[in-house]
Amino acid sequence: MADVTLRDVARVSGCSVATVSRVLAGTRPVGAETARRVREAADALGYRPNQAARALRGRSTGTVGLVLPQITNPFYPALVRELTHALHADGRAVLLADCDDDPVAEAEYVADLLSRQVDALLVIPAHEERSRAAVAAAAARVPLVLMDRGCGPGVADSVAVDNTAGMALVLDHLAATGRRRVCFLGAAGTASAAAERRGAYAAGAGALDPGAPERVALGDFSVEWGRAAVDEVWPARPDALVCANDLIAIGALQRLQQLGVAVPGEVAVTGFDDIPMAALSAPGVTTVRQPVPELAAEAARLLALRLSGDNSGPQRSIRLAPALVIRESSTPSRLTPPRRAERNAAPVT
Amino acid sequence: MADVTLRDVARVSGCSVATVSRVLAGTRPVGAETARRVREAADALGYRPNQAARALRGRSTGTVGLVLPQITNPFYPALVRELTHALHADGRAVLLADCDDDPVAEAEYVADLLSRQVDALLVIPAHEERSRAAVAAAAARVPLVLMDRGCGPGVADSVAVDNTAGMALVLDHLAATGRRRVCFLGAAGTASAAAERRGAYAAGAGALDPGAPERVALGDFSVEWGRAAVDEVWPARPDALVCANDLIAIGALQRLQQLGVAVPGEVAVTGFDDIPMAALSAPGVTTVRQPVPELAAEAARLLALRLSGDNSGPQRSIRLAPALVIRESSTPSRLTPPRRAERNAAPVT
DNA sequence: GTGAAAGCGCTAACAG
DNA sequence: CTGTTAGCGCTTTCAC
Repeated sequence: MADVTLRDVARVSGCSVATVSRVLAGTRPVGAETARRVREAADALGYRPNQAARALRGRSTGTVGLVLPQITNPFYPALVRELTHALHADGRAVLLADCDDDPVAEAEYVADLLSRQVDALLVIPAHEERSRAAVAAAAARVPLVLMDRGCGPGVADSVAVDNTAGMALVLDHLAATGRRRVCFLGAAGTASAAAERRGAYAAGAGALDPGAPERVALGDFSVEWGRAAVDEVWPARPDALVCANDLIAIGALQRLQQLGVAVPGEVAVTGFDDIPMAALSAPGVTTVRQPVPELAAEAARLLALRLSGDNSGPQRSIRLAPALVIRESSTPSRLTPPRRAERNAAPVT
Repeated sequence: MADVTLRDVARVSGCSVATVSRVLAGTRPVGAETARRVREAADALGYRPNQAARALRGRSTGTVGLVLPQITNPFYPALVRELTHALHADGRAVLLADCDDDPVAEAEYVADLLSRQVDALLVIPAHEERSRAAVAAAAARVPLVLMDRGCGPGVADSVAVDNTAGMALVLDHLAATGRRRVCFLGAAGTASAAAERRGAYAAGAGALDPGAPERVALGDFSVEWGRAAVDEVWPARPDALVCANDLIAIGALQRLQQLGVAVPGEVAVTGFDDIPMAALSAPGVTTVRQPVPELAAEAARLLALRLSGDNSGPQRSIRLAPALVIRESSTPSRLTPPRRAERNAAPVT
């Protein structure tokens, strides 16, 4: 069963290795009868082309590298799933590297993947500035698409959700449901998700209340910060907490529950991303759902485009519109009672 | 910056490709002065060995395939993280394939990975029986380690948590905290996690109450089933629900809350796995924590052992003991008030 | 201690 | 249409 080569198939089918190669790759026309014999022999022997040899010869491994900051970030598993499926559908295999939020490790992984002759790279940068050099260097060698986060302007093609549009959806929903004293629990730093969501809040919240744009507390994208942030902003007695992601929102809900504050009665809470936990918490978190399958498909499309030769075209930066998912954390139950159907929406095994 | 080969390094350093290869691989003694010059040239040129060529020549790609059923299963991201780190530490790269719980897709991925000359495979089988043929065939070609789930006896080395010991921890804890009318919300089927946890419950629950081993409801490992299962068993008025995993436990908590049942006052709820959500739900779920880093390390060790030649040794089946994590879902708050420290334990970004 | 040369399995000219 | 041949970049005898 092991290691049957082109030569073996050639011997059994009674023709040359070149012919066998042509039949199997479909590169050039081959006599019908010969082709049949070859295919038969290949099948019988259980022939599998050696991809290493093919790669060495053809300068293409059919492999792409996927580098991400933390697979345990609850937003990424779904993205990884869709990306691997999209790439496998194109016949490519995925080399995965988790750099553990460390730009230095990230640079090493990128270099290692390049030495393994990946045809292209998909990178979710660990850091807006400190990932830049390695990413730019890699982008000079192979097609590279950035996802989810940026790392400075003009580095490579990129695909991400439209954070500004997402924030606007949230603010519109809160306005429509009568909330006025909104405040923002966000993340500091220059990462695109942090900065864009923060900026969109600042730009849009004024329409609800002149004081809102200044009611902002900044930490990081964690549950712990969500808990702590509530204590910072609660003295201002807001009627809505707009959180920069779902983890912050879940932390906020926990702290509010401890304080005995009614959600959504006294205060509404919203998140961003729609991670699985957002649907499972009690109350369910109203949030902005990223179009994960479409993000993955766009990234795969860009990669395929670059791989098929169009390497000189203009850099593409694709933003996809997210959708609002309304759950109980923002909607008085007399308006929208918790329904089974809604809670079932969680894409969890 | 692109494509500098051994020959380039040889030319610049003024010696033969053979010598350069020996210096860089450290295969054989080389003159100190020559070695220095070679290393200098390699550095200056930014030489990176072409792994495809190395693979073709040396019959080793330094690559292992990781095949899993569903990366979105909340237990797997942490495992993938630890596995990739452990393998990268050994200088190996990881080809990831998510087969979406489909044994047919799984077989295709395994075949594809083999044709890409992976040195070894790490497989979490999608199905106890239907994964068997493909896994056994692959195990005949390369070292293969099964993780988390089995697929019939005697197929390959395997690493998993000791489900029986975990269930015993839960039952002991419930007994110690005075619960007697326990019942089990489990999963049907022959998958090892389902069968072993079910079996351990049946074997151990009799010590609490003669009727307990029969108070069993079987579905699947989902939140939805957890909700539905409560309605099946609640008429028996249990004082503890032992769930086969955390998702079931979370579903059960949701339904109990809807019914207005006090947890842990009227009924205790326990889970298994300790996924991130278990720490974040309210109340936090008492559960059995799988020793994920150690499981990954053992798998990597087995792989390294087989790869270093010991391919004929006896098959190894490694079981690691889990630990009980006590949270509020099983402990009256007057005994163990919800503490910040405990809730912070969640390994979430 | 070092170099020359033979391939690993495959594809792509180049002949026929 | 098909066969012969020359490598892809590297490791590894085998000579020196």
